[in-house]
Amino acid sequence: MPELPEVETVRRILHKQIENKIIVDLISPYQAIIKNDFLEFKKNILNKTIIAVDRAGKYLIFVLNQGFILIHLRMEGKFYLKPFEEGLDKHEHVIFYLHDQSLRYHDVRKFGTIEYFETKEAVKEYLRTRLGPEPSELEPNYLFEKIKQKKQPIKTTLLDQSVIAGLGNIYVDEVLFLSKIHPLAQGVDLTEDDAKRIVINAKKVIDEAIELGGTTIRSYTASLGVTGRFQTKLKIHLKKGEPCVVCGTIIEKIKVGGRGTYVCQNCQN
DNA sequence: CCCGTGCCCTGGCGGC
DNA sequence: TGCCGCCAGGGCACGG
Repeated sequence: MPELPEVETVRRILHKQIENKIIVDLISPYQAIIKNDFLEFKKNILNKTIIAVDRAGKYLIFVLNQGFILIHLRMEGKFYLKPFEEGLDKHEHVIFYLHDQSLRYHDVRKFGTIEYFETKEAVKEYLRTRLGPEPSELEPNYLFEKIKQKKQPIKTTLLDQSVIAGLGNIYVDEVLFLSKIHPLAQGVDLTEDDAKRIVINAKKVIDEAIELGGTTIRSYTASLGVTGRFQTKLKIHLKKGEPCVVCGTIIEKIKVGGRGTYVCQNCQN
């Protein structure tokens, strides 16, 4: 699933590919992806120029010369650039025609969302309640306060986008492993030093993953033929039955808040 | 207000 | 080989 590093990778590629292109037409064989009324959406983006592709947490933002398109890829959303006239793939649900080529939103599970916002203020207000600081902006004191006040496992808190924006199931497992904290540990039992290590490791993991173009695993490959390489750096996620790289204990898979979670019961204790 | 649960959706996989 | 049922999960609505 795309988390911050994957979305950032997609953003960088898309920005280069579609900056300054004009949306000349739009079709959508599966309109539920678009959260606005379809005809309204189409009217609002037609003949607009894509000035930039930005990112906030796991959201992509197409900045138009007037207006904004907010996109969430959820589990399996991807973009592909294809020739204008190429036939539609079964899972291509929204197609932006850009004069000389087409930008296609592809999503097997149809979980993704695309929504138009008229103003920067409207986008800001939408994101304000949903997104906390990104790992790069994260401060140990802030995180410690948040962790303490939550009566839930630490993993659940770290997955909460309003606490930290950008971490998902893969990177939270990695961060907790590096921080030597059990995913089921309750916030109230964690110390300031625990929060400090989480902050340091979140920055480290996210930075390194961005550098490597994200993580390519079964459920998610980046768009436009790009293959991330961070999966070779994973130390715990998907490693059930393998020995821990630190202590050799066999890694277990458990459930935390309904999410598949990988843990070294020795190191993370 | 806070937390837990179910829902959205489809392909892949295990079991028989 | 084919079919069935279950699992994966980010974010949101809803209920206790």
